[in-house]
Amino acid sequence: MPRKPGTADRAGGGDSKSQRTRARILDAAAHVLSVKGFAGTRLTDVAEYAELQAPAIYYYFPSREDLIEEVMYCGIMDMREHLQKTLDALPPGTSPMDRISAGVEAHLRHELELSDYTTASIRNSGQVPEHLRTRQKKEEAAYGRIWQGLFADAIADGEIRADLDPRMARLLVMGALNWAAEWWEPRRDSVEDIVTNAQILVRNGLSPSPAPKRRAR
Amino acid sequence: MPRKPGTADRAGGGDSKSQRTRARILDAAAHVLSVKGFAGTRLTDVAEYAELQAPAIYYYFPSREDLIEEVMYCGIMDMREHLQKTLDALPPGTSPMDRISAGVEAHLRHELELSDYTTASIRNSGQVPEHLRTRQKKEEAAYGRIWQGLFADAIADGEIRADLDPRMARLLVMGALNWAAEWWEPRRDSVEDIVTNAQILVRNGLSPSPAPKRRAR
Amino acid sequence: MPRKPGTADRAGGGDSKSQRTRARILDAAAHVLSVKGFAGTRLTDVAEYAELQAPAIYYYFPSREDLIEEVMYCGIMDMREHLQKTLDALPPGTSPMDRISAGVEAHLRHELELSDYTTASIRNSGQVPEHLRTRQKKEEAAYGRIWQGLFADAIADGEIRADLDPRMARLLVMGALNWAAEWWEPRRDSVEDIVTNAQILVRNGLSPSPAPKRRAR
Amino acid sequence: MPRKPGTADRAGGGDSKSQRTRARILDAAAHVLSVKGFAGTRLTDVAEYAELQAPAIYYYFPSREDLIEEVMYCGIMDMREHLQKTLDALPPGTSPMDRISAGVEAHLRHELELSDYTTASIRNSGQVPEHLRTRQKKEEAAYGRIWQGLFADAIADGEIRADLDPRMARLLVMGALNWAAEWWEPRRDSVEDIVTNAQILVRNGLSPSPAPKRRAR
DNA sequence: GATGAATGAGCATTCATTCAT
DNA sequence: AATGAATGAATGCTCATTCAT
Repeated sequence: MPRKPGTADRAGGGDSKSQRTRARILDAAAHVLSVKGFAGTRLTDVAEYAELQAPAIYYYFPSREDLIEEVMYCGIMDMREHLQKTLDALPPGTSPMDRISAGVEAHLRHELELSDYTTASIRNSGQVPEHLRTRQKKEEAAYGRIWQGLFADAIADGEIRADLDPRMARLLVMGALNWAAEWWEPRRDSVEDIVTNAQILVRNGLSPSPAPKRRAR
Repeated sequence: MPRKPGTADRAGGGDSKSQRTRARILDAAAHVLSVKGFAGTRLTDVAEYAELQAPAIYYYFPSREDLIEEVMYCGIMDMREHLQKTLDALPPGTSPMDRISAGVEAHLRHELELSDYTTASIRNSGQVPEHLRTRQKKEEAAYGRIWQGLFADAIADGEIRADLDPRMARLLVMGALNWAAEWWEPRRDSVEDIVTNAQILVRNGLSPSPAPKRRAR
Repeated sequence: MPRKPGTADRAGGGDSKSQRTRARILDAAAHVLSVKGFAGTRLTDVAEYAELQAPAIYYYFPSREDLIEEVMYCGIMDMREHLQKTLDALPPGTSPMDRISAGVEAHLRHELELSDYTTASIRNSGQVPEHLRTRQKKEEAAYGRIWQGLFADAIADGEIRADLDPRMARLLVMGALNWAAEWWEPRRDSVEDIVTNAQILVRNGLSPSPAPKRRAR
Repeated sequence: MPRKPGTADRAGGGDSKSQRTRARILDAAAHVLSVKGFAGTRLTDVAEYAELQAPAIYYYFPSREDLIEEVMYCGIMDMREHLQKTLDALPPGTSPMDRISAGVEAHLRHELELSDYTTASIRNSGQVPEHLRTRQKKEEAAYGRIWQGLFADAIADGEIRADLDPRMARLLVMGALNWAAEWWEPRRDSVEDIVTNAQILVRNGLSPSPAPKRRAR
């Protein structure tokens, strides 16, 4: 039962056995959290998934809440880093709408392929008590701001319909993407296809009607 | 907080006090469920919200699970009825895309204005154990089939871009709508505005580019 | 297994079954606490002694700590009331030293005959965390002040040796009394005898050497 | 904080580093035990106070219970040795009551100045399970016998009031001394003063009434 | 119809103890 | 000689559920 990568490095120090156990617990927590929700996440289940005994968790995390807090935080933090990296890698002249398309792909790929963390983070935003979301909310805001920037640029370039409210349009788009985790079944649809469909939908949904059709991406 | 009928028959008699108490409990359960999630829904909280004592619930429902099952079922069932009624009320000649637009409005209004049931049902689809979702899943499928029909009609009339996969497009659209419950704040946005923005986004996202029929991408 | 009386009335309302259960739990807690100490007091043991299941305790007390806090508080409060009543019942002209003697008897009788509460309270003063002792400390101080008064009167009347420090003398006396609970075995010594011996010891220990010997009490 | 020998032989070798670590652990245990009580004494706390990790304790003691047993034993054993030494050092002709006075001083000084062991031993007599007190009880009895002897001698010399029961008088006196640990605050009272007051109280408390002014101290 | 009282199952957490290193 | 890592046995506490009234 191979664990997700991607967290081991986050924990700081070297790649000792201890580091790996900690990461394994975090991964397990992300998994359980994404499936069972905040209140349904039992340390017993986390432990079982991480292949150790529940009390061992306390060697690495001070409490269930701290563990969950970290999962929630890592969720969007990873997502934001991933999006930022993707955008930074785009060639300088890329048009705002193309950048949005790239963002759509980044978001979907991270959400669907990489990470229980993201789904955990997304699905439980509403259920986790406020005091566990301080760090997460900061990241969420930062993530939102990136998208705001993308939209603002597109508007400045006249690439977004004037009859759309930028904020609502953005949130509706994010919703379409976030919700994908709820219905996506790996066996049925390729991420590839979902990305393509989402990009078409978003691009056309946002673009002014008599769109001066440029080539995408 | 008027509650839907549709449960009235299940409880037996007319609109007695008993009926109303039962409805109050169901409402309360929907509310708590939509906020706290499946595992976080405690009968104590439900009872408090319904202004009675927890054991009283057992007079109306055999168990916590049954209560939740019913909320989940009612959520999607009400939604379907609402959508169906809206569509049936449309004038005969209404174009498929206009019917989709009407569906978007119906979905959003029901989700945001009317009902904790719908949000409870939507948010907890992934958390409630399978055996409590038998009826709900049937309704979900039925609800999906209505939308499938709407999309099929639109495709038949050439109102949906050929480069979109009908199923994925539909699911992405539903996601945008469903997610609205996560970010909507009554004080900030009017449902009116959300509806309008969603309709624009969906209509343009789905419609073929109006330009001299080649195709994009 | 007959429970101690003396608490039922303290709980306020009538003498309902609920009242009695609450008192039974409190009594049991006092007993266990006096024997096992603060950290050693397990709710399981309390429950067993009170002849119910541990979670039932939570129906009457919000937490283990609250339960213990109440025992500790009741301990000295009862003691203080008992002492005060005894002193108030003394004939007006009673000499200070005779009043001290009466106090010695009151203290010993309450400690040895009546109450696990007092022993619990006395023995655990040092072990119970500060924040649980707010009420108790107030009572303790009040109790101490009564004795201070008794000693002050005796000094004013020249009934206490000048070479004794009033405070230390008082604390040493209290120690002799408090400690009796540690060695007293009902089968071996009668309370009667302990009282007599303590009274002799205290009276002579405190009185100026060439004492104008009056008869006691 | 110099620790008593007397345990040295039990550990084998000379005064190696190992010896000192063992003593440090024992000291720490005595300290924690005297403050938190039997059930409240956690190896973690002992270890922290001894400046090492909890599992290290097992290198020196087979179990928590053994460690505590030894503290309890040492407490009373040290006390007995101390008392015995003090008495042995008294000049041959010393009167019984003067010997008692010397005993009072020895007891108080050891309890207050020297030793967490004694307070641990005294305070936890009632809380530590019987099977850990075998050695301690033997010592306690021995210690008691010394005092019994002192009292017997005093009685033989007519230095103790006939209306006092020797055993109860002795236990009451011991209580006054033992309890001092509960209220003594180094900053407020000097041990000197406590000793003086206790000696006065005890001597006068025990002595026959019209003491024809023979000795002062 | 509804509540007060109580229970049993389960969960987070603590802690003595073990073991490999 | 000592520690990091892990575990099993408790223990406090919560919560759905029952039952007598």
